[in-house]
Amino acid sequence: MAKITPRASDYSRWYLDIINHAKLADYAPVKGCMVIRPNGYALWENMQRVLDQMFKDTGHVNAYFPMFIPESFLKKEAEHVEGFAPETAVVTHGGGKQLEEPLIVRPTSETIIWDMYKKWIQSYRDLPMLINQWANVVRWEMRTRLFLRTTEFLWQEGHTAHATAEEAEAETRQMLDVYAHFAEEYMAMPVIKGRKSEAEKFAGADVTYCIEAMMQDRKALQAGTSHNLGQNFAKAFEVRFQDRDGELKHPYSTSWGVSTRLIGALIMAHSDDQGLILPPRLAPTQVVIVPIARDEDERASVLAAAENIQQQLKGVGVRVKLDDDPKQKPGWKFAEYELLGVPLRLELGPRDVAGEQVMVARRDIKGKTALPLDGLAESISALLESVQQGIFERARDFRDSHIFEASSYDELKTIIGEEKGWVKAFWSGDPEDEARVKEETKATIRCIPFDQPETLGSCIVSGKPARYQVLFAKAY
RNA sequence: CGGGAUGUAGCGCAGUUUGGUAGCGUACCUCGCUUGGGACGAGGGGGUCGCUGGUUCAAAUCCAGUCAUCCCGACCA
Repeated sequence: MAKITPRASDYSRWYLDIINHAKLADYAPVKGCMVIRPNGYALWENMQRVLDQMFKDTGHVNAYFPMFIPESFLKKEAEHVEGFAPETAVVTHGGGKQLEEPLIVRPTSETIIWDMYKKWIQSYRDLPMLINQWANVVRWEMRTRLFLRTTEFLWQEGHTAHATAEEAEAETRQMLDVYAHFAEEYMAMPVIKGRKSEAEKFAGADVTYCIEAMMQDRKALQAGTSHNLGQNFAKAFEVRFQDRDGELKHPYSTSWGVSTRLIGALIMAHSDDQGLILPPRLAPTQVVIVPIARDEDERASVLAAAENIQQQLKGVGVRVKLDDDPKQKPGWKFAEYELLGVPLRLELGPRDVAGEQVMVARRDIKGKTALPLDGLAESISALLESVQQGIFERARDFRDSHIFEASSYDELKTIIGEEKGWVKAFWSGDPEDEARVKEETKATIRCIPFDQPETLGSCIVSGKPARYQVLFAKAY
C-alpha cells in the first residue's frame, strides 16, 4: 500500500493523497472537473440530510430552477455581472443550431430565480418567500483543487424574499447561524462568524456574512456565506409587492450557500498522516467491527459474537459495519479503516469472546482499550460523542493557538510571512489599507468578526483610528 | 494565463543523457500456508510508455505541437 505523503512535508500532496487513498474523488476527463466517488458522495449525502432538515426546520422549502440562464439575465444587476461574467461557461449552440441568445450555465441562480419571483410575488401575503435548491453550478476557475475549487461543484443555494429590510437581515443572520451550528456541531469544525469587507463581499450583495475556519496549514477557508442582497435584485428584475398600506414596494432579499467545498474543509480540519478522520455525526460508517480468528471454530464463535454486537449497535442507531471478509488480515483492515476515517474500530477475537469484552480503538487518538460487552451499545454511543467532542476541541485549540494579535504592521508581515497563522488586528475600514496588506503580504481580511472588543486602537496599516478589529489570513 | 516540475501496469517508481521493440515494488488472479498492526512461498494475468504529428531501417528515448496534473504567482467559494 502506497504511503500518504506526510502532512508536514508537503501539505498539498498530503491532502490529495488522502482524497485518493480514501477514494473520495478522482479527476474527470474534463479540465477542472472531478468525479465524487461513493465514499465522498456518502459524506455529501450526510451533510445534505442534516442541512436540509435544518433548512426545513427554519421554514424553507426546496425547489429546482434550470441550470441554463439567458445571458441577458446576468447583465441586469450591474455588480453581479461584473463579479461573474469572467468565470461563466456559455452555451451558444443547441440542436445543431446557433442559439438566438446564448445561455449561461449558472454560476449561481439569483437572476433566474428573481425572474420567477417577479411572477410569484404580488402581495405582502406572498412574503416571505423561502426557497432553497440543491444544485450543481459552474464557475470557470483558472486554478482548481479537488473539492476546494472545481469548475463544477454541488451546493445548496437559499433565495428568500421579505417585506422589510429587518426581516431580510434577520434571515441572513439566522442562516449564518445555521451554517455555524452545522460546522461546529456536525463537522466538528470551529468557525468564526463575521462580515466580509466591501472588497471581499458577494457581487450584488449589500452585506455578506461568512463563517471562516482554520485548516491545519493555518490557512483560512470560507466555509459558508450568507448575503443580504437588499433590494438589488428586486429592483433589477422589477419585482414589487403591494404592502398592507397599499403602497407598491420592492421586496428585500437574501441568498446563502454551502458547497461540496465543505468536504475539503472536513478533510483539512481533522485528518492526519494515517488518513481521514471523520466526525462521528457525519461519518458514513461510525463503527467498524474487525473479527479475528485462526480457524473455522474460532471464526464461527467470533462471527456470532460480532453479529450480536452489530445488531445491538444498529438497535441504538449506530451506523456499523462488520467486515468479515476472510481474504484480508486484521492488521490490513486496521490500517484500511484508519485511512477511511472510521471513528471507532472494534477488534473482536477469541480472547475477547471468552472474556466477554471487545477491544476498541478511537481514530482520533492512539491506543486501544477493552470494553465489556455488557452495556456496549451505551458505551459505544458515549464514545462516539467523545470522539466528536475530541476532534472539535483539538481543532479549536489548534485554531486558537494560531491566532495572533498584532500591534504593528511589521509584526503582521512576520506572522503572515512565516505562515504562523492568522492575525487579529485593527483596521481603519479604508479599502486602501486593506489593499496594501493584500498586495504586500497576500493575506486578506477574512472577516470582521461579530465579536468586537470594547475599545479600538489604531489601524495596523495606516495608524488611522480603527473602525474594526479584523482577521487577516491567507485563504483558500 | 506567466514561471518551474511531472505524465511509463490500479498505485508508487526506474529506464530517456548515449534510439534496438519495456522493467521493479505493490495491488490483482490460482494453489498452499496463514489471521491480535498492512504475513509468507510457488505460479500467473495486465502497459499502442498522456495524446497527435514528424525524423529514422527502428522512438518510452530525438524534434514539434497539444492535453492533463502538481508547486509558485495573477483570479475566485
